[in-house]
Amino acid sequence: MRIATWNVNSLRARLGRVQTWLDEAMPDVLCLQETKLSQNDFPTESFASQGYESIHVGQGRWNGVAILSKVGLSNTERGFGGLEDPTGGEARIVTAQCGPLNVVSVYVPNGRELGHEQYDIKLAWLDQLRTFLSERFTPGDPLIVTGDFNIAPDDRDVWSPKRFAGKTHVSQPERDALQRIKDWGLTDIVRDRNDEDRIFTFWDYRMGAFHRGWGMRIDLHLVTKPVASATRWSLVDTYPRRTLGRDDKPSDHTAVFIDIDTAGLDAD
DNA sequence: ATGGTAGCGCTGCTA
Repeated sequence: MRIATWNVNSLRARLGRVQTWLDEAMPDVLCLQETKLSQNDFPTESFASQGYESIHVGQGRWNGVAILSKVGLSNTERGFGGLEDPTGGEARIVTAQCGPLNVVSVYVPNGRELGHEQYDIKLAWLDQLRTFLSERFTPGDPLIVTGDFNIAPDDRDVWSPKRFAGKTHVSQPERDALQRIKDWGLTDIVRDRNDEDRIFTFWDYRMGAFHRGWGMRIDLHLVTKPVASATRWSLVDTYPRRTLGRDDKPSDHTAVFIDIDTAGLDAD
């Protein structure tokens, strides 16, 4: 079973590219972030024609997350449920059961700047994510929490730690909040299976950052132990970004996927 | 990196 995550930076702008990529990469589950679509504008039928059921939480202009699945879609939940949402209801988390796997697609708040009100909201949101996970799942469940975390877990995960000193995405409180989520029982599986530096998933559109290698690894697959044991292979798919020019309108993020052996997994 | 791009949508915000 292949599970992918991709911050597409507007599904309206990227729909054709996503559809093409689905046919090429053939994920069983795709988690999307930054659809930038309202709830009703999500192209449910067009994904259905490619064999995917879907669940979307959208608010229009910003944010928006979704889960697409070829292997069933049940127990869906939009947002934090009954828990207080530090963002006041932004479309940043959606949950579903896909075949033998529980899936959570997240788009963590950016934070803007250290000390900014949005930075505190980011930290609170991460703690609420941990609470949400602990209320619904156990570390023994087959669970993947995936998406754009807007945190580079380690200095290896930014192109220049020196230049990021004092910035968001690398600050200790953000990394600590991510670590608390991992300490509940999740592994950053792509890092676990790839020890090299610079396996980046995001490059700013500006200043030719992609071609200069100015990237970050902020799109993560966090998996419980049963899923980690079942993971056979992972890939940060830079192929579209390498082969597309500016006129082809690539996303500023790449897709990241893992293949797992589902024998022995049982979401219930 | 301190804003040179992109997206949304029509003015400036967000990333």
